[in-house]
Amino acid sequence: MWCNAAMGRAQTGTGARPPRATIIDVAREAGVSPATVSRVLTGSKPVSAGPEQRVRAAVARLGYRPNPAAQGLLRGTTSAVGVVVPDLSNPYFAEVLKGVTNAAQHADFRTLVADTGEKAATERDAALELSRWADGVVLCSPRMSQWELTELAAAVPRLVCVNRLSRGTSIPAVAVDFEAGVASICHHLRELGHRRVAYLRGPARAWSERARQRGLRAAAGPDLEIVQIPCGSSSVDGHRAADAALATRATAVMAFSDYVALGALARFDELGVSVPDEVSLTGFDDISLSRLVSPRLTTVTVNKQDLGRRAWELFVETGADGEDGPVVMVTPELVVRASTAAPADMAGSLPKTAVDR
Amino acid sequence: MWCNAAMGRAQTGTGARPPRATIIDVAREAGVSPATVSRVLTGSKPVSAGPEQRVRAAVARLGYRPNPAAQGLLRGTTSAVGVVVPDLSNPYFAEVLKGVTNAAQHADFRTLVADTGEKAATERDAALELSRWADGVVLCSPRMSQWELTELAAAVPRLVCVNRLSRGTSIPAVAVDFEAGVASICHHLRELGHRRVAYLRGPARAWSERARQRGLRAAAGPDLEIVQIPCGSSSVDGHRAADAALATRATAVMAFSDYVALGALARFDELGVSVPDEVSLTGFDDISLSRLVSPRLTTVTVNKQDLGRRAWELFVETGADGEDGPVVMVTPELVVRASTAAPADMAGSLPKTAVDR
DNA sequence: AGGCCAGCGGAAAACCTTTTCCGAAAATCA
DNA sequence: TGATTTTCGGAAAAGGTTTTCCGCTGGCCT
Repeated sequence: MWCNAAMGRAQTGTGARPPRATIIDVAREAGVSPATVSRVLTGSKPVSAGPEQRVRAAVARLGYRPNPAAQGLLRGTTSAVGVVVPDLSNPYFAEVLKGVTNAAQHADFRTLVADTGEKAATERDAALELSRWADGVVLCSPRMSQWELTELAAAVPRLVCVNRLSRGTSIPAVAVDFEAGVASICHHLRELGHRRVAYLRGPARAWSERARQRGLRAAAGPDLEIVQIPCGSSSVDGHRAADAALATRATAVMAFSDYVALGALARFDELGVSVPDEVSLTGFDDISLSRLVSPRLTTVTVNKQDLGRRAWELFVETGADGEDGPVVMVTPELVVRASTAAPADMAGSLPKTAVDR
Repeated sequence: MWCNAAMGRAQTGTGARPPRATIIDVAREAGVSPATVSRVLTGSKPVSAGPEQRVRAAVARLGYRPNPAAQGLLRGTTSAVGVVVPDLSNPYFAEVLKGVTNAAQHADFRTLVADTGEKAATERDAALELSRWADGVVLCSPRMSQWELTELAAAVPRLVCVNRLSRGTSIPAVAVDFEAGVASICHHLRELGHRRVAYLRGPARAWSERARQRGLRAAAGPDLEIVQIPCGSSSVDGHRAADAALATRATAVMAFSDYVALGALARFDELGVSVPDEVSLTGFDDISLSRLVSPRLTTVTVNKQDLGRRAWELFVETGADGEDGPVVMVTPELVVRASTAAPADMAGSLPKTAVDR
């Protein structure tokens, strides 16, 4: 009766691939029952030295590794976390993914990844599909509507958002405090003496853009005028919108992200516009190359891997308390580098140290 | 149609943990046997209209989705591919991952990812672990020894390498033809009139570095001298090695990668060394930012997503023929931008600006 | 020294789906 | 109309592991 499995193996073994050893093979090899093998490997119950030794030897000899599908079937859990990102080409998301992956690896979890190609329509399906194979999903900067997100949260066992807060619903989330980041940039520019700043807008529907807008509204005032320039989130967008920004005669350009800023910087270079002598420029995110370009970019720094790590922590917590919706805010830090300076026309009509508030 | 999901939610939303519906629940709901449900969903055998309709209705009503673990257990296959990368922070690998993911997604495969943190020692374990949960593994630029790699290939059902060829063994691989890339850069520099080029070396043990060395050896000759500078693969390494490169009094600096080149470029900028007026500079890979810096970087371009896509194709083929070891070589293309020019001392014998540290 | 308890290990059920085998019903042909 | 083929659907096994339940053995206490 035991021979069935063995014969099956021998039979298929004729080809190239030796079929994987099962727990039954190990049990037979060690002269114990499958239950004992399981106990040795999982440590669920103590096993005396003799059998344990034989089991371990047999496992090593056969190169046995438990079948995850069978384990998953029984445990009802997969030891995997899904990560949905809009675009893996974007180092920002790659970093967040790395943060999640490293934390997960540490907890013996696998990471499943899906790239939605920036298409909001596929986010739902990707998350749903991943949730079948994982214990939960981390959703990076989801572009989907609030309503869709709420609905998704009900369908996915454990959903954690990154850089997307949803008021009202109880979706755990970790997000950069874009509002504070924008505020600190505004403060910096105003201190330098800038009074008119062109802002290169990100995608209008993005939550992070809306958060930035809140920061801008708070910072704007009689001594700081913000001129909005439709732009986008890529360096190409920044390159394209640079001319429009210059046309506003603003003394500083504040970009949606470092990527956008670098695109604008390239355009300024083409136009022979000197940064920061003729115009100041700021980014957001502090991607690794922002300190390599010249002039080195003034920006706001946020540890993206940390963002991912915290998302993982939220993921783990969520499993425990079930229905809570904790929100972790990460405050970014202003990094002043060489791309910002006092405006060239400081000598003119405006007070050079008009820093109030 | 959308309402079905909504109703499912309403139903499950009441408690804390709604147990997922099984095929048996669906069968009962539809008044058929589980076998029929399976047949409707997989299409393995025709089912007449009446039961089919009822099954589909029941599936929608219950929000049923088959348990992948059970399917995997039975089929012996996971519909997943593992990708092991040295560092997700490196956009190069992120792009390759994206290529694999997109291709896999297209074939209804999931992607599992592991980051080894550039540590060769963990590559083996990561690949082995991933292979338990996936049907095979794509190994990106593995740093492990040849011997380890061969051993790993025996343990992992379907192993595909990216940017790592192993003579002798039959591991399918897709790789950039670094040799040809380096040759085209050398050719370009020689044509401009450069006779002495400093090469910022990558990691000595890296296969891609050894391939580059072959290209350098082939290109070197009486009219082109190559001076080797130990460096590394990061922008920080490039920044650090830039001074040594200048000290060689070479008229051109050829960097291991764009990253390294950008680091060197930043250092040149700090030193007030003008590129390409005083020294030419080249990269490798054509990362997205190389066209944004000033001067725009002359480099060699390779479609990294395509690399990933081809790795996927190899992965699929490998499943079919079993023991073949096809190798796909991707020839990169020289992109001449603004960071290379004829050497300044074309007229005289020695550089007029003898920059020594 | 005998009885009781603890500890160890085996048998079997359960997890959920797919697929094979088989019976029944319907359709087709003679 | 009766026999044969085709079609359709159900019962059950298989896939590998974990875990519960239970029996057995050995040690310890009285």
